Amino acid sequence: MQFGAIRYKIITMKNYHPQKIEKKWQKIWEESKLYETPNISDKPKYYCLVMFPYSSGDLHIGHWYNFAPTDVFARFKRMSGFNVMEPIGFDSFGLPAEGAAIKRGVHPADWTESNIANMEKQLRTIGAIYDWRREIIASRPDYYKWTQWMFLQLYKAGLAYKAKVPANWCPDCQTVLANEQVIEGRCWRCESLVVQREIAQWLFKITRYADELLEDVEKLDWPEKTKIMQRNWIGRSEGVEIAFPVIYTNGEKSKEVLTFFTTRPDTVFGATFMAISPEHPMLKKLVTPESKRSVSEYIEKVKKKSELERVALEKEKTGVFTGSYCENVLSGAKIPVYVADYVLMSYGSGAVMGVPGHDQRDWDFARKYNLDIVEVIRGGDVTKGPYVEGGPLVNSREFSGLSSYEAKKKITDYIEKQGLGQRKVNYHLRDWVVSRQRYWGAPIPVVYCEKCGTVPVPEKDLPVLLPYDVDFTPKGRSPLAVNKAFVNVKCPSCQGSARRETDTMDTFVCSSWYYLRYPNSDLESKPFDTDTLKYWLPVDMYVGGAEHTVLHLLYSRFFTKALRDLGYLEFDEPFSALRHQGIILGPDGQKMSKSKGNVINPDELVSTYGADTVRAYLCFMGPYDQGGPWNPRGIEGIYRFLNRVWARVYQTNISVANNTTLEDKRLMAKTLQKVTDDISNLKFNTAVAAIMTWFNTFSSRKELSLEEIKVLLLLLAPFAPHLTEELWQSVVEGSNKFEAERSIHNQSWYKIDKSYLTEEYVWLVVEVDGKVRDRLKVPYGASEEKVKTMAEELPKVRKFIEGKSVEKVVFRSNRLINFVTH
RNA sequence: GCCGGUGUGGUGGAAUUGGUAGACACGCAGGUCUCAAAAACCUGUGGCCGUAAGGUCAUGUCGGUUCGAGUCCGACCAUCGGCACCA
Repeated sequence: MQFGAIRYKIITMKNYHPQKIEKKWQKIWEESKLYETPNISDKPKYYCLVMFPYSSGDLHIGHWYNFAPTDVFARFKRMSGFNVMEPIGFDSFGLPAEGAAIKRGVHPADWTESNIANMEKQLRTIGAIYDWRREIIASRPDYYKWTQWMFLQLYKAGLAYKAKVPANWCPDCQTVLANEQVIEGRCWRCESLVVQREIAQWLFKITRYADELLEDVEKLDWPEKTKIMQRNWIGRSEGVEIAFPVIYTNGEKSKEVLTFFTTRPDTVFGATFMAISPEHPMLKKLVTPESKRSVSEYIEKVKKKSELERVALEKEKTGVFTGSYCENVLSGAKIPVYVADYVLMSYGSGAVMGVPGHDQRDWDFARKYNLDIVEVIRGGDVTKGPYVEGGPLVNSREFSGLSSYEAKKKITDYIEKQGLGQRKVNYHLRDWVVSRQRYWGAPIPVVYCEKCGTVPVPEKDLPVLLPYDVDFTPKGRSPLAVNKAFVNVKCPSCQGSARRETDTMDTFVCSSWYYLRYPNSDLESKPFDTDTLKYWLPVDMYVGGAEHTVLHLLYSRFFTKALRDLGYLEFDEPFSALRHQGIILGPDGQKMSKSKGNVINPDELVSTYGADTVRAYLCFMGPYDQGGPWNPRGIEGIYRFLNRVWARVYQTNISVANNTTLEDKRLMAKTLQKVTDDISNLKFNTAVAAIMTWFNTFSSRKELSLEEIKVLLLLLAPFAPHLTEELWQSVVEGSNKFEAERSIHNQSWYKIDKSYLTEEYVWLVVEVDGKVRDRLKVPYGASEEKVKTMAEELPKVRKFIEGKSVEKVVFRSNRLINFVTH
């Protein structure tokens, strides 16, 4: 099936030409500066933000799904009396630009700029309330100047440092990657297997904020799932760091100790061996002459292994005896020290105690190398497998008999008192490797001088411009390194000869602070104005894909906290509320991709149905955070609906006399309430359904009141801004000349007359033995006694209670009455 | 392996948070209009029995709590997402 070639049925309706009116209104709105948001206003602010898109070339339906419903929400907030800022921009640095350049010979800068021009045009067709004066383009010097400035601030604060670390290297992209960018051992972009390499890299000390990043998750109005993922990623674990004395082969207890981290101090009496990482600094000392050969052979093997199959799924535990021992100071046992590659140097101290009785990995290892297995927690059979749960301690001297929980505390206290170790907290989170050996990114503003060492570029010399003439084909080091004019500079402090850092920054650095730039995107003297930020920040509603749960969102939180500590910001968290839109799949239920031919092109939809229909349909198709396969027919329902609205409003004589019944008014008030609640909660699908339901009740009525027309248009205005503006101007305003303050989008959300929300009568459910038998119309708030008398008379009820005795009557006011006969 | 989500008609999905299951749409069937078709409009549309009134079954499966369960509890099945040698 060729989904790309789907033909859309075109429903023609005499007068509704969405494309015509949409172009017209987009132009008028822009000329009248309708959506330009002031930085000073008496109204309360509302900062509604979407994740700025990458400048990939075309706006796909996923972008629309992010932007259109969010714009509905922003428009609703605007009509509800807020000064709403909903800005847009481009995250335009990054590898795909280089990829396109290599593949097609276009310069990344040119490719990016032409993509942006195209996407700007497409973005305008959405009919969103973007204030284009605020647009941000991350790859332009006026923006990346400030990205570099951010780097310098972090550097000054000791939060940016260069270090030789084992880094994730993507052989295809020819650059290092952050931990967060490695997914199942593969590059997040090209899915190549990532290898480990020791390279000097620039890092941001995000770990300094590990605790605060974890704690503040609680404050956030974010999806629970996202919060859990952030917590897991930070991965705090509490435990004890213990030092065991090393016993060399001559039998002497040395002064040296091997420190290790454990979260299970309750099992420490069961530690029968030690395992250290192959990269452990003490390894050389621990290896005895007899073991030297086997250990070095093992290390060689591990090195190869880590380069070739670091991610091999089932890794068997392997290791080699170093020849040395430790004393388990608690049990008194002399225990062998092994090198094992299942121990990671990057976590804890690179050493672990082996407790085979109560840890799966240790058990596997002990079985393989015939090491002692000692039971110290009762609950399983340690000869058959490890018992990893808690339980009463055994074989643990005076601690025997305690529960694991109790023992953890008592043993830790004992260890601390004896000076054997102390409580410690470890994190999964590592520092963020930000340097990239690529061209299309913000140059790291640092110079290396023979005399002065690492010298940050003075702020007045920013931006460090990315040179245009560069051979950007990847060679494993930054393309900038071969550009002599770029590399060779004078040292800013001693004027001697120096060379520039040639790595560029990870694109996630650009996106870690962009939300701070929108309030003053054209400020030339500084990245932001603190007073303006005080008004706008933090972001009130942030909407974007769930794929950024750990990357962008964590980095942004880190930046906010770091800038706060530097005195630039007064808030702790950048995004007060966050929601994720779902992912729209192709009609075949597969992820959309050009190669599968199941891509839905929003431009085609717009030219067939108009933007209003596409907007409203994206809202209507399902719960916003869910997504799912695209149904090509579904959109027609919305198109028909908008056509009916058009026909009904535009081609009907409206009675100005208020001849609607009380029932009509109640219905209207109920709808208003429902739509207001639903949009507030981003439940767009039920909001649209409620408008439809209400519309259906009067679509066949002869006359409509002006009030009804107004409410209908106002409710629909966020969803279908063009259509409603057209109808509002010609039917409600009846003026030929457009004035901004008379735009429907400058009207207030209709006030609900709460007095109409209380019902006069309600339909009550009548049950016998929990089964629905009939319904009963009773006055609102009717008493149990009254309802009971009425219900007992119902023939359908009598039929079922006849001959039985009613033992109990359950009554829920205005809800139901239930006769229980048994 | 660990953490989390989801499971409702032919389809997308509703369901006042424990109280009429299937709102609103799509699709389908029948009809109106038309020379005809499309569009539009109207009617019907969970299964089974019944001409009908009505009855009965039904929210992944099995059990439980309750007057009453899509909603709460337990077990299982299916499926999707995240993390994964973190000591």
